[in-house]
Amino acid sequence: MESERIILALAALAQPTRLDCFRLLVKHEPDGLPAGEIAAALAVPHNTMSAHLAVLARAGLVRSRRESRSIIYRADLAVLQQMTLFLLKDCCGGRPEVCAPVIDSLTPCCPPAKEKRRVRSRV
Amino acid sequence: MESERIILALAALAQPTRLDCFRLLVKHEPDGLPAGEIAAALAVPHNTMSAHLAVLARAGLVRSRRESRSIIYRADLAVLQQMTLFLLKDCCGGRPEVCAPVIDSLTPCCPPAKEKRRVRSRV
DNA sequence: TCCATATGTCCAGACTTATCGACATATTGG
DNA sequence: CCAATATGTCGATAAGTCTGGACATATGGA
Repeated sequence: MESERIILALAALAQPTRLDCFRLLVKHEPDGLPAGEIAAALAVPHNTMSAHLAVLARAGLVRSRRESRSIIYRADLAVLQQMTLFLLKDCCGGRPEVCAPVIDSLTPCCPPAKEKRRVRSRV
Repeated sequence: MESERIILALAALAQPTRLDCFRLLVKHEPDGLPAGEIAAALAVPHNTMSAHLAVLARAGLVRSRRESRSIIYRADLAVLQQMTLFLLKDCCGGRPEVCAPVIDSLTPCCPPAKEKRRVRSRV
């Protein structure tokens, strides 16, 4: 079942430290952050942070690469995308009118991203 | 912190029975389902289901109304909307190009969202 | 090689969650 | 009022998660 992966991602984010960690990494998206800086920024012991990072990695929400002595973590938005898509896909089971407002409220979040289609001024 | 509500919703959905339950209720969106039918549909003892429904309700993901002997549950998409918005809002912290693909991939899910309020394709 | 730095792993105790039998509550009909 | 139905609550056990001290591994420099 595909939902197992979704549950893994939901459970990974359903924890304060991990949610903060993920958000922090998203904020540093192109570059990423070394594990030590993440632990310091969130005021969490390094081993605790390490365990949380492992959970996030297992859920596919973050990726890591070694860089000299540090290990740099980056957020991976693909799973988040799948998760959102999964939850909204279900809501669209034949009834687009149900989730249309959700999509609608989401769109103004990234207005300048689209060029082919104009975003209505609904803010 | 607003994230507490988000975590409550994430944790509520991060459990197979509850995720299935929520999806089931979304599928029956306008009408809802009585607790007994939910338990039967998911092959879960009624008291176990009752506990799960309480968790979903506490997270604001479902609402209930009494109808004679039955209690009808309905999915409430508002929290789901806030959750998605919250996760994507963070990803838009100054860099719309990061989450634009996510929004992009979501849009085809509900194409009629282009229309302002005239969604009326009755099934 | 030895040491300092950066991170990961192991483990065990504290805490939280899931499950279901038994009982309680609410509604309807006889 | 009593019985049947529908659902909720309690309590105890089992299972899972969070946390941080102690130890292990990997990298780079002296």
